[in-house]
Amino acid sequence: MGEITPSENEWAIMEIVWKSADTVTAADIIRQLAGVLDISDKTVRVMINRLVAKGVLDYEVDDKDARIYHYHALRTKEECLKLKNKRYVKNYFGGDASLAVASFIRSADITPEELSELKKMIEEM
Amino acid sequence: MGEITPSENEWAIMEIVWKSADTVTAADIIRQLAGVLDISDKTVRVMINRLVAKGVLDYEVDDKDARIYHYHALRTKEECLKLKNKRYVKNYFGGDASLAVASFIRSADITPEELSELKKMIEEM
DNA sequence: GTTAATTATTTACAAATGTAATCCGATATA
DNA sequence: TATATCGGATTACATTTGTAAATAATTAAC
Repeated sequence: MGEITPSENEWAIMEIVWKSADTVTAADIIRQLAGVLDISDKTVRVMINRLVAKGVLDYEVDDKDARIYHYHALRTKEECLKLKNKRYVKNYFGGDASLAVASFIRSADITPEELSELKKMIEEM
Repeated sequence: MGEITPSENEWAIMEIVWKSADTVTAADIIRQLAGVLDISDKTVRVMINRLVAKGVLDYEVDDKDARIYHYHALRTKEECLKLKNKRYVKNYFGGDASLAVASFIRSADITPEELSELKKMIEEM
C-alpha cells in the first residue's frame, strides 16, 4: 500500500510543475502536456485534482480571477523518486539496491560512453 | 499500456516459481509464501490464475491426481525485469537509463563496498 | 444584457490489482 | 455410505488509475 506518490501518468503533470520556476495554472499544464501525453483536458483536470488529494500538489486562488488556481508542488521530484525507487527495489530486488542497479545496467542497453560516465559518477561517491 | 508483466504481489509468486528447479503446485506456492506475504490461500489461487491468464504461468495436470496442477513459468525473471525496468526508465527518467541508474545509486543508501562492486561490474562491461 | 467560452467540480465507467468468500467436484475418512 | 476436506473455478468487492462527459459558476464577447 500507500506511499502517496504520483502515478505514472500523473508524473507527466508533476514534471511540468517541477520544472517551472513559478506556479502553474491548469491551462499551463494542459498546454505543455499537449504532445507529451495525448489526453483530454478533462482528464488532465481530474488528474490534477487527484494530485491535490494525494497531497502532492497544492494551489492558491488567483487574485483577480477567483476561478483560476495557481498550483505548486508540495513534494520535490527527489523525494518522490526516492519513494518510487525504494518501493521498486523492495519489490523486485528484495531490498538490495545494488542488485537493482546491476539489473538496470544489464537490461537497459547502456552505451559505453554512458558506462564510463556512470563509473566516474560512482568514483565520486 | 500493457506489458503483461506480473504485478507487485504476483511477483512474490513468480519468485517462488523461478527459483524452483522443478514445477510447483499451488500448495507449494502457498506454503512457501507463508511468511513472505500475509495473504489467504484463496487470494494466492486467484493470483495464480491471473498469472496464467497473463501468459506468465502455465501448468500441466498431475498424472495420478487430476485435480492437481503443476505450474511452470513461461517467462524468465530476466525478461520480466527487463520489461519492468524499461517501463520504469521510460516513465520516470524520460527513457534515459543512466539517469535511472544514477538516481538509484543516489537515493538508495548504497554502502562503499557495494559501490566498488558496482564499479567492478561496470568495468567488466 | 444575453450568449458563448472558460474553469473547476462532480459523476461515470472500465481495467488492473489486492483481497477473500462461495461453489463444485472429487477424494479421503469416519 | 455419509461426511469432511482438498483443489480449483467462479464471483465479489474495494481501491487505484486512466479516461472523459456532464454540471455549475463565472467571466468575456457581442
